[in-house]
Amino acid sequence: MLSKKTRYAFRALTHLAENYGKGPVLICNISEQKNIPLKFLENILNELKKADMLESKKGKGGGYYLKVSPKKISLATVIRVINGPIALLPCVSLNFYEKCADCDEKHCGMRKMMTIARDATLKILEKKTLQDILVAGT
Amino acid sequence: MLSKKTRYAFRALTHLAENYGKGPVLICNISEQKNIPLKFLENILNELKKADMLESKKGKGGGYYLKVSPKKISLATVIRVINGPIALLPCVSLNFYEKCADCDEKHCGMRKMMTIARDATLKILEKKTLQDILVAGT
DNA sequence: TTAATATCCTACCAAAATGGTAGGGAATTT
DNA sequence: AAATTCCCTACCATTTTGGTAGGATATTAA
Repeated sequence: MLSKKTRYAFRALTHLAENYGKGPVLICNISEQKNIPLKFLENILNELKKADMLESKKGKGGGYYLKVSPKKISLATVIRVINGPIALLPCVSLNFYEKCADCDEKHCGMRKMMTIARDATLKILEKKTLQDILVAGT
Repeated sequence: MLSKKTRYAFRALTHLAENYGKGPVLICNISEQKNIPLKFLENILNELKKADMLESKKGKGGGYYLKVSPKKISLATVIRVINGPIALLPCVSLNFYEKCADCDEKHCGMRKMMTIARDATLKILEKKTLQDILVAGT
């Protein structure tokens, strides 16, 4: 399950996607319109910025905006930044890999199944983008 | 990510799958051989029993055993019983559905994307079984 | 150069989930 | 009746989640 924080992130990002190319959007505007606690949103947006998805400007006329087109931000990327691994086991994760304590990876049936599941999930999450969320929501 | 508890459940179940048709297996045997804390395992197996996956026998010669063939227990079933929902959002879950607080489901782009992702994941997890774990592990 | 405007940073906090442990009760077999 | 084995309830420490508070820093405009 995605955390509430991740859902907030997606809501904020779709808002920014709607305003792509129209200049910075204030945190407090996103907070109000999307009903996300202001201070919590602050640090979500900051994390997304550090992950190179967003750009920000301080002072009057400032705010946040997408660094690249909504078409280029995949759901998988967002999930990884805010939620963490997509795979069901650490030993199957591409971005958050951790070795299993007590299984031989070459001969672990569980691992093989979870790899197949991961690939199926990723095929969708890597392909679908913020743009797809917008389009599907009309 | 699957919880540690869920991973324990799978380890225990594959052990029982290996012994399918050979009579009951003691909790403490599974605990030792698969390196799972005894008391914790007790309550995992009990939950699996309540979910109709296992059968148990008390007294000497007792223990736990699979109620049906390993071929008939899908990974999705196990995950749902011990780990919870497979979908990434409650509003997209087939078995743990909960309505979204503040989105119109008919026109929610996020929901549509997460439905597609869920279907892709489930296609694998519903099809693969304990038997597949055994076979893949050889 | 000062005031206003915004983001950024650090630290804290309560509630829930996770990963157990303890101890005895109930059923079954010998 | 004693041994064996699962079953049940209750507790507990640690980690994660979902925030809040308060001020520091950068930018702009007067």
